Amino acid sequence: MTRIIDVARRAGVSTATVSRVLNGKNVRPELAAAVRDAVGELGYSPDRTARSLRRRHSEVIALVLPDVENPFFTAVARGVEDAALEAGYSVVLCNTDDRRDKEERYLGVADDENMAGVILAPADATPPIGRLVERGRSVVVIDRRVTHDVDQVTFDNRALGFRATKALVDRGFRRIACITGPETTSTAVDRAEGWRDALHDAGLVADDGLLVHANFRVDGGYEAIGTLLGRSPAPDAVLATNNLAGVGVLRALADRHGGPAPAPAGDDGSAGPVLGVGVVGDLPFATSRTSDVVIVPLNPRDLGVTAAGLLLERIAGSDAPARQLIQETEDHREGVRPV
Amino acid sequence: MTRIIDVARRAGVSTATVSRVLNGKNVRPELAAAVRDAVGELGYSPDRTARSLRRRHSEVIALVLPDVENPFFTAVARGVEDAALEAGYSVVLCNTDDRRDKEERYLGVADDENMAGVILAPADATPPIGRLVERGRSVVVIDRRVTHDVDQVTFDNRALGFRATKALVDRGFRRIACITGPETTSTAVDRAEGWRDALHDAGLVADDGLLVHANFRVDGGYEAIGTLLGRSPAPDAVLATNNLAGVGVLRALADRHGGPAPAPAGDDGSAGPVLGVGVVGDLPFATSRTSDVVIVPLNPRDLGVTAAGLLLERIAGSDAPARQLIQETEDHREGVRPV
DNA sequence: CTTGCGGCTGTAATCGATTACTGGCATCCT
DNA sequence: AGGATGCCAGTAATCGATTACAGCCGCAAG
Repeated sequence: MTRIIDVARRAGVSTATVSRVLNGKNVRPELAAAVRDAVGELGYSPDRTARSLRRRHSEVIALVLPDVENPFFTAVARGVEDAALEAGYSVVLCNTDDRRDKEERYLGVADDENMAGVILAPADATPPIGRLVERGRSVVVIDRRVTHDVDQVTFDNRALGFRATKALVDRGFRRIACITGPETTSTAVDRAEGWRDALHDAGLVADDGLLVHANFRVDGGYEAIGTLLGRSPAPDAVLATNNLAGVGVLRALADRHGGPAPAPAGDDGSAGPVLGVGVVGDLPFATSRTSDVVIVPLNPRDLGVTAAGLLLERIAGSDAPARQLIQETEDHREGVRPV
Repeated sequence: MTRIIDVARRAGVSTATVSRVLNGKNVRPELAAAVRDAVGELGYSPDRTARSLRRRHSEVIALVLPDVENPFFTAVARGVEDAALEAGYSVVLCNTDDRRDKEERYLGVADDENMAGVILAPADATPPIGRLVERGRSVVVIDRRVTHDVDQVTFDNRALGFRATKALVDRGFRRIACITGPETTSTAVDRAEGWRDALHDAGLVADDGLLVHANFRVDGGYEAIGTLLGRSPAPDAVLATNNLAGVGVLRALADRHGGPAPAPAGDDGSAGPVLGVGVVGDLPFATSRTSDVVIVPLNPRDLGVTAAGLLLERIAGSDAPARQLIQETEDHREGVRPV
């Protein structure tokens, strides 16, 4: 492997000069040219491990996610990646399965590897980031709120639940159920709160029997439908508060009756009850028509860009007080299909 | 930050002894205990950058993928991750968008960061891994064949195309089209070859007009349907040779006529032509019934585990000749739904 | 008693790049 | 002219862990 000293010798200068050329400091032009020639001839590229050791941090940022198989998070990743690459940083993804032990492990790796910073979508409200923060590493939390005093970027989850529910009300649905995530995640709770508020606003009942805490995965939505259809009186619509639960709902309805209902009134010609469906978040890879579904779209990519922006500021040395940003979203849409 | 020398002082030993304890060499038990106590009290964890600099490689492996938004590849990532974690390695994901420049960049990062090894799903048959290989870094290529003499794990793509096509033939379809990926990717070409062979075997024509080279994304499948329905005579079924193209096909059919056809004969009661559908690969997050679709499932997670196994052997020092493995898959299934 | 050997431990070199510090040289001011 | 100032380049210290090497001790054999 060629080292900096090889380049230095070939260019007839010292290692310090080579380093300076490579890092854009002031060096006499002819020496700089000689160095660049030598670099080119030898195909030299600096060893980042050594550089990181000396600089105290690398040019890699860690993106720690609960589930890289959820398209929501992969879209976040794209946003982070695009913003980071532009600034000369590389992004590595780590997958926690919403498990604290894996989360802790990857945060530890990020620290021990001296990564420049971490963007974390936490498993719960108190992720183990204390050590990182104390050591002055840059951390940005996304998607779910935490109790730590660090930069955070989330959606206005109450508003998301509210808007989705209101759109269902506007379509004429009256008895609207809600399938949300575990009570430990702020997104699940906040979106359900929006659902409740929207019903109250419309003078409808937010029957506790119509609120189901499932998981935020496909099977959660799929199974919750069974529970809800057992209620009496049964709901005429259902809100799924995340994308995967929405997939589960739609799949369950497709299996039972062919799909969701566009509007409540008389067109109940098909066999058995058919539900109106609302979803917070985009449906990934839908294989059915989605024009009957109320979708409140999110823009996870933008969330990623925003978070990366905050993180890069921190890495550059900003010590402003911790910021809590709300990522703006579009209003809901109905029947728009993202091919 | 606590360093190894802090631990050494606290335990009353030298740094060498601390290092030896931490790396499992022989040390007098009472000293070892003292070191471990000191480590615990100080909350010491070794700086991996420094370790990597000395050891010449880190305990991180890079998984370089064309598209982390494709569930096929995220499933691969899970497999790699599980296998690697068990062996004490961490995995970082890199996303290339099938672009050579991003691929080259991330491979460069992996090298410069002295990562232990790389698992690569290449953008084309000649990825820029020459430098890595020369330097003796461990590399395993997955999913698509390359010309380099390195370990490779792929599926038997011809067989996959063959089996899917045969299943459609068995259902009674006779004029089966094929939507495959770009001619530059071996998977697209090989699966199409399987389609052709299966038709010949069945005494059917593999009309070139029925073979469409699209991209391997949703829009590719979606748009290809339009092309195919313009052919005359029109096909009565279509094979999508990857998961996302399959999604595009199903979505297009849902938009046009409500979905795929279970079998060709008389039940053409719906409006207009309805196609039988076969897909190589699982349908991610399907929101429709999939019982009418012939699916030849893949096991990307296993592919990841296999690749990680090969890589870990290499990292451990194996210098066996390059291996080319075929990842086994289950046979096709029809109408099974993975919730 | 001496020599030899094996098992531990400590000292210091090492990995490769960055950068504080020092000194040489030229320019500029009084 | 003499001194101050600034710019650049080179030398060597530095980041933190690993490990080659050397030294020490104890035991066994001669």
